[in-house]
Amino acid sequence: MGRQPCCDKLGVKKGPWTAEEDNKLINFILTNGQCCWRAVPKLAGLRRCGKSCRLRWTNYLRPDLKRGLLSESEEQLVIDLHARLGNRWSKIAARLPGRTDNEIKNHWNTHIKKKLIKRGIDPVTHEPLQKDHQDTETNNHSPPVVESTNVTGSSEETSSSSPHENCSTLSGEPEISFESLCEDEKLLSYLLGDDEPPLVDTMSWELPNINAQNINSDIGAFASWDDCVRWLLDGQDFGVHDFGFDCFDEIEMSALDTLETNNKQYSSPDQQP
DNA sequence: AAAACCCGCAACCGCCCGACG
DNA sequence: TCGTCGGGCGGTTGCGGGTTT
Repeated sequence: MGRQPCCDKLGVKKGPWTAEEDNKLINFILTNGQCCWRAVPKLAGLRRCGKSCRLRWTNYLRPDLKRGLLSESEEQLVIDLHARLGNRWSKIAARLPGRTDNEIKNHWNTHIKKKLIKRGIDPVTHEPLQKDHQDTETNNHSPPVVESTNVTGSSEETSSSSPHENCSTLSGEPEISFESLCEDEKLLSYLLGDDEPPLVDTMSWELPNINAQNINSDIGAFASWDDCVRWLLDGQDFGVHDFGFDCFDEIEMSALDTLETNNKQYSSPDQQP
């Protein structure tokens, strides 16, 4: 007995989403929250697979998403996390508020991989390329010529020689310093754990629950859900941060606060993950 | 100006895993 | 304990836009 398809293939639309479909999906999620994705297409009046709806929402329509290229610091964080976690994009994405696994995966494949290769680093193992040359009896203990990543095996040695020091601060954005996150060994193990709560409470995107003051006042100004949805769709075009709304930064900050809080929790031995 | 090529990203596919009856 | 189901994940594809020839 074969596996049941995730949705009825007949009559299911594929390909790029139209603005109208986005509209319907946003409308539905904002009204009902995220529930059973399989039921979403029917309830929302979409001829789409439930999976497709979930992907569209999580990768594109979610209001807390950052748009645009990853900053230097984000990129560095991705590299470091990849060195530790491998291709576990969702885990990596969980450390970068506002970024999706798909986005990070794409960025990795199209940008970071090339950068690392250019720097002489194997993007898979994070060890120096041309290892054969360096891996001789005489110099295999010498530090690898790595300018940007931690080399596997010495991952705990995030000391002053950490490549994170190379993180650019030119962007002027608040830095998400991986080093700072890894100062505490317990936190590090927590970071590598699989059971931590998500950094961002997805249901907080439901407009009625959004607690950022400035967005509340804006939402309150909408005459109808249609206006609200239109605002959201416009936001997708430009990136919500382009509007100068800081509420999503607040979400990010609260995520980092969560990290710190949990760090303190886990400093108690019996609460380690 | 047009064709060929390249690149980036959105979306799809299929597998895996946990929850639940 | 087993089977089913839904959600999630990672790999891959295909399209559209940009660049080069």
